[in-house]
Amino acid sequence: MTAGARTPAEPAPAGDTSRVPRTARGTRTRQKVLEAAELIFAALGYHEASIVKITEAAGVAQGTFYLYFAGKQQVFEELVEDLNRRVRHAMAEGSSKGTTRSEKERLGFQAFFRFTAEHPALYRIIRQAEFVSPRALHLHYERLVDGYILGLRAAMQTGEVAPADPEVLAWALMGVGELIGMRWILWGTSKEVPPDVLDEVMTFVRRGLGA
Amino acid sequence: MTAGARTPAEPAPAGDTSRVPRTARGTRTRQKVLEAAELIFAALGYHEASIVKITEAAGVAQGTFYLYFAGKQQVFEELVEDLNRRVRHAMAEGSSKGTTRSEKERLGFQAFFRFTAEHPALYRIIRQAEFVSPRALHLHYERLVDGYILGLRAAMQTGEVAPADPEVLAWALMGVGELIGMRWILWGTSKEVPPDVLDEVMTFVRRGLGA
Amino acid sequence: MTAGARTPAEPAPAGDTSRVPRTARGTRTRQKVLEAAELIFAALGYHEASIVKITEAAGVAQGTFYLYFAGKQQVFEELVEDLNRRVRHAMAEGSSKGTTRSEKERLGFQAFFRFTAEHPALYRIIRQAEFVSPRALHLHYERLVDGYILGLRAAMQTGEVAPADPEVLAWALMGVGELIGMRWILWGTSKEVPPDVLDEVMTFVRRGLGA
Amino acid sequence: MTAGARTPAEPAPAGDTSRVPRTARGTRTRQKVLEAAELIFAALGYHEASIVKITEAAGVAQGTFYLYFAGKQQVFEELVEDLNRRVRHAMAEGSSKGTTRSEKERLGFQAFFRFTAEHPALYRIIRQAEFVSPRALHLHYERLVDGYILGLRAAMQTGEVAPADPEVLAWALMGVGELIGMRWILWGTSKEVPPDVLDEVMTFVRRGLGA
DNA sequence: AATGAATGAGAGTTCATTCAT
DNA sequence: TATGAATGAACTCTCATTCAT
Repeated sequence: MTAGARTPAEPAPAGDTSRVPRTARGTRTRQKVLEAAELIFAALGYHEASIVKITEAAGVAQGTFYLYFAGKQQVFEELVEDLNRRVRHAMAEGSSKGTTRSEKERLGFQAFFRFTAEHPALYRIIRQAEFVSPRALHLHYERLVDGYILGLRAAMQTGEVAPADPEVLAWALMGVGELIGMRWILWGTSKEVPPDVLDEVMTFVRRGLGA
Repeated sequence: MTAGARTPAEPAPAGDTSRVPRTARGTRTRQKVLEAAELIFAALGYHEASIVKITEAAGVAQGTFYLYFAGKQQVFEELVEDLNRRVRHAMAEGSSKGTTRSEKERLGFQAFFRFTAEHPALYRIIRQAEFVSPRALHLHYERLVDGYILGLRAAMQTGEVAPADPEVLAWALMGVGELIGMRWILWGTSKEVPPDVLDEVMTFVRRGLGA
Repeated sequence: MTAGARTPAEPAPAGDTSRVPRTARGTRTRQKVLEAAELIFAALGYHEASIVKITEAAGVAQGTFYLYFAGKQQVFEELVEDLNRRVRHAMAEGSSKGTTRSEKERLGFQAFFRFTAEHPALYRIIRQAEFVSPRALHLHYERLVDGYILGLRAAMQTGEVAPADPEVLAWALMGVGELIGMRWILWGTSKEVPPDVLDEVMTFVRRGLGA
Repeated sequence: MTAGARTPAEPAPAGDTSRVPRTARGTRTRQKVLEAAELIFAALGYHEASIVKITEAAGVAQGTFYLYFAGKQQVFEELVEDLNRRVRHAMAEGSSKGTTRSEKERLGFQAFFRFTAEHPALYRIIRQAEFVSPRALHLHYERLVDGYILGLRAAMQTGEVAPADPEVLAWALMGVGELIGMRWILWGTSKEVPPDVLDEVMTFVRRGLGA
């Protein structure tokens, strides 16, 4: 799980769908609303969340919302992109600290699980996305996959990973991470995947990749 | 992916939450509504689906819905259980046709993918479930896991699979199936996971299990 | 409060609006439904009561209801008439045990209060009637008034009551009974109007009638 | 019937149950809805009345209703309180114009009947209240009683009324007013209690109080 | 920039009543 | 006689969005 987030080339918060504030005061207001939206979506899910609740939490009037966002779906999409950037960043940073392939792998997974534990709410947002904005969901997964592929391809060249279609492997690894995280972080009581579980997972993955 | 569905001892669709028809006509009507619900939920997701749409699709009046179901959430839950029973059945049947462990594995995965292709409702409904009825979602995954565990434990005793915690492996395999299915069945254009992709997946899994 | 219920000339349960059973079995069924209706209306009020609830309580199918009653309102009206007959009977019987005018008066009131205490539910039905079937309510009050008038006219001829318009007095007395009963029986904790309160009421009434 | 409405110390329409408009426009709208509700409730009774009918009568959209009221029952309760305040005010003002006790009595009754004629809503809404909001009904009667008691106690001290339990008398008087008003105003054709009927009533009451 | 009043379509649900069996 | 499936209009209430101020 060595996702490298090459942050530079990423498009900014989609400047043509959300309106851009023109004053410092406006910027502050927009930010307040965005933060409130993250809180509310995480707590209630997309459909239970409502503009009234978001604006109430942000301490602004209902109309103000539409000054900076085109609509409910649009804030949601902005939030998904935001989250995506943050996981990828966390994972890249994690795995970069390892020296061997196998270490990188484990650290990448660990970073992903830690992020999940610290932002369980955001995990929820991602899963909702499938029905709210398929486009945003696709982007999210594809960006993650791109990271994996890069890492895998490199490892194949050094012989650390047996030659195979890196895209297939990427999706498989992501699946492992998603369900293990769901079972041991979201449904579990602890804030971490227990070390022995992580060991088992890593053994499976390492063998699978043909180390 | 050798999910054994121990069908006999399973509780029926929960008789005290949905009303049971007392005539053949009633039974037919209830079934029509349930099928329409699967269609609509799959096409639109839980929140976009509405009782009007479901009953229209079923060709009955709105009130008829409430003759057999306590409400929207309740049909949903029944549907989750229903689909769960059916995937497990399909997978058990699929893998039972193989002779070697590795064959069984492949046939089980294939059955799962085929079911996904024929019932896209499975994915959409299951993932939605997290926010609609967490209980139903847990049940779904846990029942699948139980099936995997049984198969894995047996294979470990015969030495076809290296000794490991079968629960961890079960979740990992399920994750692989879920995301590969999502990528190549739901998002793909074909009705099947391309054979070479399936080959790659099986190689990864077989190695991972330490055959 | 000397209401004389001259029962003979009263119309039977309105033979043309409700259907008459033709077999003994039918008669029993009709009775079961009627009793269930009294219970349910009393417990829930007219609007909260529903045909399903009534027929469930009666242990029959929904359709059976319409075999014997033209509709919801019609059972209700039959119930009001029934109740009316019973209060008047109770009051007539009560006051008939007194010898002096003043005694009859007190016993009549007492009988009314006792009836209210024993059938608080039925009191509720009467008050509902205003909005459900004004006709039934009118009948109820007018029949009560007729009883009072008869008693008052007789008492005026013997000089026990000062000459006055008996109709006006009848309505005034009925008003006194209604609100005193509401305050001390329905809202009170005891099952009787406390004796000293009754004393005060009787003093007021006796003076008012100019004994 | 000398109800003294101690208007100053009364709590406002309960600010935490209905939302308060923040602009003049809002205040006007809220008032329009409230007035329409009075009309509709009076004409149809609580259960036949519907939000659609009320908002149509008020000339606003359905959603607007929920901007200022928490729901159907809540407007109803506000209306009961409102009417209560107004009758008490009318009665207090009426009786205050008399000089002798007996005059005050008559003017108080007259004011009550006049109010009834002008606001038939009073009766219909109040009687309905028993099943919709017992609390509101209790409050209504108790506040009226308090007014009567004050007047009676004063009259007992000056010897204009014979000593007796003022609470009992208060309820008796209220009963007289309620049923006389029902018979001659609501059910009658004229807009007033005929003078001779009023005479008879006043004679009864005056004697009863032992003037 | 910010407000909050106003909209109205649409949601889920109930229920008196009819009718084929 | 009795059943219970089926209807569909009506209900209360929510909410994303618009717009005058």
